[in-house]
Amino acid sequence: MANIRDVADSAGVSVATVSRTLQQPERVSPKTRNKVMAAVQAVGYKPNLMAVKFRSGKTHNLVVLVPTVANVFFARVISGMQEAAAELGYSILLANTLGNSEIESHYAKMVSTSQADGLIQLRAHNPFDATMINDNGLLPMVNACEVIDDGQYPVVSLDNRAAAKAMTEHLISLGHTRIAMIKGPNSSPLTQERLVGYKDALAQANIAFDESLLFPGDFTLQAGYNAGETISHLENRPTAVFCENDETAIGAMQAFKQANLHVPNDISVAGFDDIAFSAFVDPPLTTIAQPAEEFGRTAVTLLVDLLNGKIRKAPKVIMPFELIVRESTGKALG
Amino acid sequence: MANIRDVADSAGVSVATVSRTLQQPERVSPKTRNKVMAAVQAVGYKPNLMAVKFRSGKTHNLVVLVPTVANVFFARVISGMQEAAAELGYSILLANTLGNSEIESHYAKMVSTSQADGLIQLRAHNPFDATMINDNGLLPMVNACEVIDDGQYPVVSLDNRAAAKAMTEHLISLGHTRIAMIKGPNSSPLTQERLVGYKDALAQANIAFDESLLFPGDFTLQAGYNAGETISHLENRPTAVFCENDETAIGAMQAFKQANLHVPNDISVAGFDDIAFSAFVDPPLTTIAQPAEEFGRTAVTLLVDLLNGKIRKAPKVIMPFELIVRESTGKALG
DNA sequence: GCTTAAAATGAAAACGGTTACATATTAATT
DNA sequence: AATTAATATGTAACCGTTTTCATTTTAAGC
Repeated sequence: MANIRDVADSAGVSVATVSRTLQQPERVSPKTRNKVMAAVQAVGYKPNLMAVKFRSGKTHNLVVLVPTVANVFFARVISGMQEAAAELGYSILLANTLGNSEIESHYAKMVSTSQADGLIQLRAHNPFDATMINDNGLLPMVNACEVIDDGQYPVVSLDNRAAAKAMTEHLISLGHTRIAMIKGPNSSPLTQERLVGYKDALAQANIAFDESLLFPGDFTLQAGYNAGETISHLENRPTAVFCENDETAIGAMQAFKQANLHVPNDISVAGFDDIAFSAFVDPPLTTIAQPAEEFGRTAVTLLVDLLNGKIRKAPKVIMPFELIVRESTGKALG
Repeated sequence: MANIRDVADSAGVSVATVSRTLQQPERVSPKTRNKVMAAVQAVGYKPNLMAVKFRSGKTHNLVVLVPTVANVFFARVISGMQEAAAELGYSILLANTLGNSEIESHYAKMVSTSQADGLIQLRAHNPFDATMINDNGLLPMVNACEVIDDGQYPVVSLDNRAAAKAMTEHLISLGHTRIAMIKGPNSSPLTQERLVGYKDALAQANIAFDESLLFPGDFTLQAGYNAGETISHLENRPTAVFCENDETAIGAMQAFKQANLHVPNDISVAGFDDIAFSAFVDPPLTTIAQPAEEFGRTAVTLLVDLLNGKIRKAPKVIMPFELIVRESTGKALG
């Protein structure tokens, strides 16, 4: 494998000149530049980027911790990240953590061991432990989607409370007063915020909050199905169900159908996220659209700014949401 | 940031001893080992892995090229990879290529520039171009899922032909004779193989192959919907549709419902992949299950064997499939 | 206890680049 | 043409490890 010295010899210049030609071409005369480029071709030189990164101390790698890549919403976020990273000259190292703190910390270690410059966390959990903190105390991290909002790290999130309120208002405007909610995991701040938004809307419409209309879930199809089954067999059935994500809603709808309940005539169903499947289920799902790709792009941009020292205080970016009304929600009958 | 020299000083040994303690503890006496480990703690030493990887020439990184992480099937494959990689001490660098050759080659370059030891490609496309070939001519790559079977690289794939034949036989056994097929992209070998399997089954049952029953697609929900719409309005409608993946099938079912066709009474629908959603659509989808996670695990294991020189000739692993009969396929009526 | 082999350790040379600093060359100014 | 500033290039130190080779220490054999 040819190295920089071979190129230098072949071109009849010093290694410094070769390095400069490759890194900052404008600092070298056109004549030598051509000579060097020709030599690069001639000897088939490919720089050992491991050496470059080691020496320069910049890896241009960003670690991204994703709870599950299988989550269609996250897949879109990742897509946006990859785009922005490519534009900025960074590579994304994707870690599928499955919410497992050990896996998280394994990948987080890539930052403290100089394998990556920074990290993006899509879960409300600080992946760094005491052994990883460096001299200045904080590691370069951006927290997106599901966030811990303690002002330590830059954050990019949705106004989940407002979005949940908007959806609940939509259901109330259709005449629903008994509105169930299938929640996400209690450990998730998302769940808490969306619950608050739901309560906000109820309070505003003078509808009493009924704890018995809350059902546990974990953002999976199966959890939605299970909750849906339970709801189907309730004596005093709610007329609408607000699910904290689309997978849950799709699972619940399936349960309703198997119980011979018609959506939305017997029961309205709403989701959250607007994943691709939501437009293709029967009936198409009313949901909250989030600018997923934009989440990813923003997170990467923020992190790179942070790495370049362009950010002073940890900023907090709130992304816009949109209520998408499809056919799974309808007027409250009876 | 403390480095290996600080540890050596603190422990009163040479840097060589520290390095050995960390890399091959058995080569150092228990007494010094303890001394060194204590010093590591004391100074808060974290090895600069960029330096380690540079010096040792082994990055323990594997690049994975995925056409789209948003594809639920691939998400499962990736999950399996991550598991196996963790066990073997490797990290996965996931690249969402969107089928774009430029993005592929950008990430493939990580192998030729010593940023990664090897590569797994999930698309039937050689991501290496002439500028990347190294001294021995071949770069360490494993091709999985959708493969080019030219004997150059290790391959892990499904017997798509047999699987498609099995599904078609299932439909024939239900009395269907006019069986449409919604294909994947023509560029994909998967499409070709599955088409052949479909023809195999038809021929075996003495059913004439009818080119007009073939519909184009690209593995997306939307493509399935479009083809489904076309099929709905056909004068001489087929009684069954075999879709080359589950997304396509779900899209098609949606179109059938909107055209007031009942699945499976008016038309049977079959998919391929068994993604999580397939069990939760209405009706639950008959499909072919692939051991997705196992695909990932096998690909990683194969690649690591390849890197360690444990593999002579490029092996070819065929994974098993399973026909999952649910409610979207039924007897041919009329 | 002495000799010899084995095990443990240290000194220093890599690894393949980048970059600060010194020097040589070219261009600009008078 | 001489002086000065700007630009281009070269020299060599350095980044933080690993690893070869030489040296010292310990264990084994008799």
